[in-house]
Amino acid sequence: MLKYISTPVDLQVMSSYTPWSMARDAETTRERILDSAEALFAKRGFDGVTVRQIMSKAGADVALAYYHFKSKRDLFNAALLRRAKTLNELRLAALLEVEERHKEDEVSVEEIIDAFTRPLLDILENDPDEWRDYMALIAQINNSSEWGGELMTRFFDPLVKRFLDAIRRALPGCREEDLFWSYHFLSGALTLTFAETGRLDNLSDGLCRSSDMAAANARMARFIAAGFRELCDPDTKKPTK
Amino acid sequence: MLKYISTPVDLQVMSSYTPWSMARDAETTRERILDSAEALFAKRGFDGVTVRQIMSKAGADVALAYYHFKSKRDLFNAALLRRAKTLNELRLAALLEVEERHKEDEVSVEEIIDAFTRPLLDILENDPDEWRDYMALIAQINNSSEWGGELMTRFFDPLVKRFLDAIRRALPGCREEDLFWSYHFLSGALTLTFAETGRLDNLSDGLCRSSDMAAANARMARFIAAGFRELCDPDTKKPTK
DNA sequence: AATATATTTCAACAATTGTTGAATAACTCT
DNA sequence: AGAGTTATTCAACAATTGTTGAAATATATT
Repeated sequence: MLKYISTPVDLQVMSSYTPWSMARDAETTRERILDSAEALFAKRGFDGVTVRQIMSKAGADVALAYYHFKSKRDLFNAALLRRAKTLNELRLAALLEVEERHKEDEVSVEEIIDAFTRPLLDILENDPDEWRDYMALIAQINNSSEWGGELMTRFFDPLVKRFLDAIRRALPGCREEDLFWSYHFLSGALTLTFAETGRLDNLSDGLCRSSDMAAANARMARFIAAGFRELCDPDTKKPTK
Repeated sequence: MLKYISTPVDLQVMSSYTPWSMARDAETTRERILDSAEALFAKRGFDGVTVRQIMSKAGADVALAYYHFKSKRDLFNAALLRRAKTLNELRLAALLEVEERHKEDEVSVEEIIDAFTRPLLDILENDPDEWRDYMALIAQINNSSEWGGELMTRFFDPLVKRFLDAIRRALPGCREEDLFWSYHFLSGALTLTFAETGRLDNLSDGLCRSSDMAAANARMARFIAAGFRELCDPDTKKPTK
C-alpha cells in the first residue's frame, strides 16, 4: 500500500513520455549484472568466470560491466557487499529478539547459536533461488586461503563479535581461546552447510540432501551448542589442556 | 630426513654427465611440477593459476607439463591424488589402533572422532611446509559447489564410511539422518580448520592463530564428539524434529 | 658404438582474456 | 524543443591462455 505513494511522486518529477523507465532500466541492468556475476562467481570462482560470460548471461554488452563497476574485481566485491548488509540485519534482529525474550533470566547457548545460524538457513530454505548462489559464494571465500581472512573479516566480524559477547554472558568464566576456537568450528560447519555441495547426497546414498535446509536447521544449533558447552563451560569436568 | 639428502646430489649431477641421473631427474621433475601445482592451486584455485606460472615456479619448460601430465585438469587431479593415499592410510591406522585398544569394552565417540581428525592436524603441526598447501587445496574443494561433491566423494568417502560404521557401534540406536548430518558438521569444521585462512587471527586480535594446529587438536575432537552425542545418542532427552 | 627410447626445449597456433575510447542512443531538465 | 547527462553499443588493443608438433638432447639397451 504505502509503496504506491512514492511511485506517482516519481512520475510527477520526471515529466517526459517515458519518464521513470530509464532510471528503472538502468537500475535493473545493474542488478541483472550483479545477479549473473553472483551466480557465476559462486559456481566457478573469481578466475573461473570471464566478464563476457557474466554480461552474456545478463544480456548486456561487455563494456557495460566497466561502466557500472570499474573493474572485474570491483564487480566481484559489489556482488559480495550487496547481500551482506541484509544478512547482518537479519542476524542482529534474531539476536535482539532472543535477548528481549529473556530480560532477566539467562539465555541458553543454544538460543544464541540458533539466532546466528537460523536466519541464514531460513532464508535459504524459503528463498533458495535468490540466495543459493550468494551463500555458495560466501562458503567458497570463507575457505579460501587467499581471500578468506580479509574479506570475511571486513564483512562479518563486527556482528560475530556481538554474538561472542552474548555467548560470553551465557557461559561466564569461559576461557577466551576456547570461545574463539568454538566459533571457528561453528563457522566451518555453517559455511559448508550452506555451500550445498551435494556431498551429503553421495555419502548417504540419497538419504540426506545437502540442500535440505530444514534438516540442517533442526540439527545445527543443537550440535554446535553442545560443542560450545563442552569446550567453554567451566563447570565441565575436563578443561582444555 | 633421508629424502633431503638427494637435493645437493642433484645439483652435482645436473652439470656433469653421470648416466643414472636422468631417470631420477625425470622423477624429481615430475615431483617438482606437482609441488608447484599444489602450492599455486591451493592459493588461487584451478582457474587462478596458469600452466606457465606453475612451470616457471618448477623451473621447467611449459611443454613438460603436457608431457608428464596430459592436460591442466589432469595435472590438478594428479596433485590431489598424490597425497590422498597417505592421508587415508594414516587415518585408517589411527582408527584400527583405537579399535584394537578396546577389544571388548566400548570405544568412546571422542576417540573415534580423534582418530579421524588428529592425523590431519598432526601432520600439519609436524610437517607444515610440506602439507599446508595441500590441506588448503582440500578445504577449497570441499567447499566448492562445482567440484566439492564429486572429487571429495571419489577420494575420501570409502574411509569416511568406515568411520561412520565405528560411530554407529559406539552410539547404538542412532538415527541415520542425525549421523550423516553430524558428519557434515564435522567435515565443515575440520576443513575450515586446516584451511588456515587467518580469520581467527583477525577475529581474536591475535590471541588465537588459525595455524595453531596444537590448539585445534586439543579442542576439535571434544567439540565435535559433544555434538555427535547430543544429536545421535538416543539416550538424550530431546530427539530431532 | 649404434640404436631406440625417454625427456626436454623451442617456437608457434588460434582463441580468449580484461579493458578502453569513440560513437550512438536514451533519458532528464530547463 | 533543445542542451546536457546518463546509459548502451561497437570495434578494437595488447597480453595471455591452454595446447601442440617438431627438433634437440639425454639415457637405456643392445
